[in-house]
Amino acid sequence: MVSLLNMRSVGVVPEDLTARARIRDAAVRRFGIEGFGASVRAIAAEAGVSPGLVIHHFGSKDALRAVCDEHVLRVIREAETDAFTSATPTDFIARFAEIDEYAPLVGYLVQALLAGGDLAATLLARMTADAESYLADAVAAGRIRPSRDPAARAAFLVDVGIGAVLSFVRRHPPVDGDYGAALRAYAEASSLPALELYTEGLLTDASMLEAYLTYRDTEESRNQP
Amino acid sequence: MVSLLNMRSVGVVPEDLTARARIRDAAVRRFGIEGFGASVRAIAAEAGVSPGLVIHHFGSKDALRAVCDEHVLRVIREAETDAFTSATPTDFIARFAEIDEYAPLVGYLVQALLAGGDLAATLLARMTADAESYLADAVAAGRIRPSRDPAARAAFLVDVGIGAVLSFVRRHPPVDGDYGAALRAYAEASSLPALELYTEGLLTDASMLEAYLTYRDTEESRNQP
DNA sequence: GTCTATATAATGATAGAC
DNA sequence: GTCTATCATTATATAGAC
Repeated sequence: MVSLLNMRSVGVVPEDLTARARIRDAAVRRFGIEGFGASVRAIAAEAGVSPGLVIHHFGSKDALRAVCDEHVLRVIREAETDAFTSATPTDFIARFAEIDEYAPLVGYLVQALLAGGDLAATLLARMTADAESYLADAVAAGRIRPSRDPAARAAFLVDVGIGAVLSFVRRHPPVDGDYGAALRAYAEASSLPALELYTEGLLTDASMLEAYLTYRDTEESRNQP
Repeated sequence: MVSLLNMRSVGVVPEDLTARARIRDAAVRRFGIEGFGASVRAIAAEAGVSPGLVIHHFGSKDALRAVCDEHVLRVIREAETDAFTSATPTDFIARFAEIDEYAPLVGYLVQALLAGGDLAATLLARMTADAESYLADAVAAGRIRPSRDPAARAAFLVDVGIGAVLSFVRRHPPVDGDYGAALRAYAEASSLPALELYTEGLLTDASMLEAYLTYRDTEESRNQP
């Protein structure tokens, strides 16, 4: 996590950052709170500069968004080895929220996933690849049950882990964009049912699974006679 | 499902509907495809009327949105008894997509959940209440395992079921707003991993669950000494 | 580098003719 | 009921002074 702390310039007061960096950080915050409809004016106000200067430095609002995307993605990349080797995708995001300093980043990620676009697709694709690798290791170590289709399971578990957070914030919208508090609330509410589900499953018998497997096999043999 | 068919005016060609109804249906489609940033002009064009007429009939874009919300919610209410008594929350949405006619409605729901607001909160709250009731019945019937916290589990399973769909459409954005195809793809991709998870769980032992229960109990006794 | 002032484009909403 | 034409607002982006 050391690299993450450096990325966030911990110990450096905002006044010491270049205006460009202050604008970028302000944009990450506003985008994270309001979504990408946040105006250049609002970002400029938060950074303490004029709207014109924002465009002067980044060319356009879209270019500023792209810079924010890259910035967030770079921060995540530097931290991901730590996060993924010992956690599920949900914990991956929740871990950021444990440190309130990173709450703006979490807000930005949530907004990016809600809004769609390149960053959302990139994030999901990378999380899925990492999850597949992590799950394979855990299966080999005997901690996770094997799956009949490991790639499909990795994608599904990422969708479930990320999607549950998205749905939760729709149910309990963060106050003043405080994603730290929101995700602590999520962890509090979902830990027990998640662990129950992951440990014990939900259904009392395997009839539905068996029915599906039979159905799938007959479909397959029909397509390849 | 008969009432649903009536609501959608099946067998009635668009030209037979009043302009007000055509505008509302066009708005549901455009909102479902583009999100709620869809312009009044785009909605008017899709309905084959002038922008002014849209405002004339509904007063404002927000009022039109509210009418769409009510319309969608009413259609769902008429169908929900059918859908919830025999399906998980995910199936509830997927079932709509089985009939391409209802794809615009699914698109609208997805956009509403992504955008947040009253309809999203209302939908989630009602799905949760219904899921809790459904789960209780299934537990009583011996089909679903009991939970240590049934209310928390119902909320979590709704978040998981809905959220997985939201995340999936971010990964595979619908082409031309075809949510029918998108959700068939979702069902195809997630059926096996979902059934594995619900039938067998994910973890090979109960140590994480037990650790959490111990932690939770000590927290409780500390707060109530 | 930074600001003020302004151009330009799009949008929601209004007014009045038909 | 429906349209055309227009207004008012807001947003991004530009131009030029300091």
